[in-house]
Amino acid sequence: MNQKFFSLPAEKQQAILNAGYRVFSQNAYKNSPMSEIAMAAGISKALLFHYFHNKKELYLYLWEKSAETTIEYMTRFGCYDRTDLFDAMELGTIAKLEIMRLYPDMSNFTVKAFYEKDPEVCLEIQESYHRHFNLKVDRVRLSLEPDQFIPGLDIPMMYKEMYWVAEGYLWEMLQAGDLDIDRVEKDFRKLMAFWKNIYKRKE
Amino acid sequence: MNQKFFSLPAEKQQAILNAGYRVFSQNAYKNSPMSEIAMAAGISKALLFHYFHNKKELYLYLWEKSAETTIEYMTRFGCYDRTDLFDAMELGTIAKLEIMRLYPDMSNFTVKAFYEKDPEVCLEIQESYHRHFNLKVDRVRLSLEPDQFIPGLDIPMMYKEMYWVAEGYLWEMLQAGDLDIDRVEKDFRKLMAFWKNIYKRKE
DNA sequence: ACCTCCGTTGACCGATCCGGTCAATGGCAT
DNA sequence: ATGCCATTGACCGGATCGGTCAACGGAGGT
Repeated sequence: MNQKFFSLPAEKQQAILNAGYRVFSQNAYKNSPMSEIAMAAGISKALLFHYFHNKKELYLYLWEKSAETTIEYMTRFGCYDRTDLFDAMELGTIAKLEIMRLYPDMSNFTVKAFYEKDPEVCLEIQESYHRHFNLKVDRVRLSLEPDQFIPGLDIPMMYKEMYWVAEGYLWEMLQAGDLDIDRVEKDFRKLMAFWKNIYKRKE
Repeated sequence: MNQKFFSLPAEKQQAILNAGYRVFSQNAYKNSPMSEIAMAAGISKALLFHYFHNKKELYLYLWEKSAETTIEYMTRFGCYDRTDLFDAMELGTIAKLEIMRLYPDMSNFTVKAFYEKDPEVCLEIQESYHRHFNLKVDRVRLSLEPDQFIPGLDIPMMYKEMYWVAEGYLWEMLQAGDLDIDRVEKDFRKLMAFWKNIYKRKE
């Protein structure tokens, strides 16, 4: 890719990336027109091709960038060095919200790219995935000792359940197009209080 | 549309519908090629155009069919005449699973079509939506009296949470492409037991 | 005033693919 | 042998694809 892309004003870079995330997340790779990305970014197609020499290069850059961005925000918000489950979940959600604010379609793109079957890109995606995410999983070190929760609780099930709630909720919000950050944050605070009240052992 | 479509063997009809749901759920309307749908259905493009005279007609038919199908299965499984929340949720999930088995991409299609912005179809979609779903909401009559749950429970929050779990979980399963029905059903039985154990008042 | 530089673009390329059509094929019942 | 009809490959004109390029225009130096 053309290094001049990086000397663009940050907001213009972001506009281009977001446009890419949006179009690629809403269409299969081969049905995602570069012209549509350019238009969504507010630049000409020629200029888009000036920064990214071809479609595949843009796509794979977006993929790499999404992995980096996610890990960067998770780290910055301290998600990886918490041991308390609720703290980690809360920080993770806040981090994810910040990501969604800046790159609203990145999450959908990541999932879709992961399952993309087009032979032009799928191999590279899979390789890159294993490169990035194996490390990431190792970093998480949560304390899941039973005595902090109500007796007899199925802890893995609770964990999964909380994860699914977050996914399902955020997904619903994302579908709506432009999301109301304040409302999401309020919903999640309520949800967190709700969880603590339900799951945590009363002293 | 051509009435001959209905005299096809049921499985062939379903194959065509599923192909449509799949392609339209994975691409925006205007980036969804009819040729791709035909290929996914295992028929020629010409035959697809023989049954549906044009792309828009197929798209709107799929939309109508998805609404009808959902309501039909929900009704058949008795979701609308239950008053107990957990019963309704369990039946709803089983119904949804059956739907997902037969029309694996329909749910995604429904959501995507609802937010479709293409002027060629979006107006008709919105009109049809209001026609169908206003009625549907009226049918649900759940008993949410507090004394059946643990004291002090935030009932609307519990309801939302259960809904989000179902959405998030089913979404994750759908993303994987071909879904393992047995695993899903087992997961959901565990989840249901988990919920009852957590939320229901102990006698 | 002139020149250079360069971010940016409209116009353009050939190839492909689009939605949609149609004559022809081939299997089946008569 | 004939008629019927589901099904198709080949085809249509036009749109769109990924990608290129000459040229425009504003900023900065002289």
